[in-house]
Amino acid sequence: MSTPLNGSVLKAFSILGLFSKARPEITANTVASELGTNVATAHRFLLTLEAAGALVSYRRGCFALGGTIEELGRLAESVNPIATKVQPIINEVSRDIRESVMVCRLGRRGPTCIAVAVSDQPISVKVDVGTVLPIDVTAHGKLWLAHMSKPDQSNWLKDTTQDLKDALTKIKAQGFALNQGDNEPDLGAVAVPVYGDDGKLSMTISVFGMLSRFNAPLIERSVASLTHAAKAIGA
Amino acid sequence: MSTPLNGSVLKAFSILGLFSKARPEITANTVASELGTNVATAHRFLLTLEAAGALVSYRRGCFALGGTIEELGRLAESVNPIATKVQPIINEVSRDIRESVMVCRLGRRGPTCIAVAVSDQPISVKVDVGTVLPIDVTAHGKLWLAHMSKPDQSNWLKDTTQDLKDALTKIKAQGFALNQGDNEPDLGAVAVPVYGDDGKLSMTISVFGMLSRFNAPLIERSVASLTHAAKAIGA
DNA sequence: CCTCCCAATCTCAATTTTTGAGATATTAAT
DNA sequence: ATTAATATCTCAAAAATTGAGATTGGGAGG
Repeated sequence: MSTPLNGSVLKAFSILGLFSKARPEITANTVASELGTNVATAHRFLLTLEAAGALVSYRRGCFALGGTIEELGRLAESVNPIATKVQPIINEVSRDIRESVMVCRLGRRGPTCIAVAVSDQPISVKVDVGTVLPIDVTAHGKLWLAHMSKPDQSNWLKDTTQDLKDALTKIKAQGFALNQGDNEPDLGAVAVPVYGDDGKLSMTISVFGMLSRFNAPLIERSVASLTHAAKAIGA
Repeated sequence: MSTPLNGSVLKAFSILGLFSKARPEITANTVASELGTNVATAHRFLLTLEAAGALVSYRRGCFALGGTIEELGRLAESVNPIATKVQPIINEVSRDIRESVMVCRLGRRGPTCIAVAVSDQPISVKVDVGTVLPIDVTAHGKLWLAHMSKPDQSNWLKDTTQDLKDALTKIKAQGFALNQGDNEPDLGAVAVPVYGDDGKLSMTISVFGMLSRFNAPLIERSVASLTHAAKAIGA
């Protein structure tokens, strides 16, 4: 898209992004040093977010996330019933396979993660809900591409090599896609389609984790478990 | 505060405020008609919020709340453990008294609601988390004022009548404050203090509802139940 | 209790961004 | 294939925002 965005709004969300469990409160100085803005500007943004209800201040100069964010967060969860429905299903797959599992939908900017079950292993890979994945080098992305018409594929891809076309044909035939270090060098994933009532691809679901663990047995077990989960989600 | 706020950020949150259970998706036309802005401007704000992760679009021109809002919402809840701790306690008071209950902290703009238990009666009064209450005519506000030094009271009040001073002295002595239609004509409330480890007032908790129900027996039962809850919260 | 220092907050001229009318593009229905 | 409605983009005009410096407030130390 070419529409110039609104810089102020982007800054405001950058400020909200500074909050974490380790940092439940921020000050204008926090914003200025972390985001490189002027202290006066930072202060003005904090007051604006407070006026909007996004932040609240109980101590002079200190700001915490406010009621508006909590309410919007609850609303976001409640009007997105899909995530609520799939969460227990992907939790089960994650326990079964002992790797992380995620579900994506195709947003305007690419496959977008809508639900995650992070593996309970001491060391595993995680991804944030809301993350937009590259469409050409991820298992999710390749599944979406495999289910598109050629014109739609061209809209998403700058140039489509013969290798990629062949790969997409194979993915459509075998019913799953692999990512073997294509996106991040040490990351592996296997994704399967979730079809809607209309027979169209509505979501994709994957097991993902460190590439070294994605041997043939894990891939086989993952495809089976994911396919079972996909049927449960699509019901 | 006199700092001019940032209009763009306020508009962005006004747009986010258009979402509801009844309206899980909005378009540029929705924004334009509800907020009276130009369609092009509305469209630009939606794209900006999408770029920030606050919105997500699965259909052309339609936007839903996105992952950033869910994450911020979860974060807001998790770093505000106070609300999590008090929620079961005030739920119990609400069941006991059969009226709505809320807890407030003193923010910069006045007593700010941080947790609510809405009565399960078919008809009752509710208030939103994040709401800022007037400090001079609410039970919560009067409790806060009663626990302040005189200079602090002057900071909050334009002018302090002798009646109000007398009322605050009485409130401090009796340990609870009443609102009998002072804020909204038909609204009654009774609030008690919650003291922190340092012996200072840290929160206030109230039963509130329709004024017609706030007779002497209800007030007495409420004070008892609230005082019990206040001790549990302050522990 | 007073003083000092640091952080918070405010101001307003200079600077930059934002706006919105109109044009262009896309999608869906006929 | 055409048409209509909606979405999206452009850029000159309009308006808002920025940030250096001033002012205010709170906390710590004496």
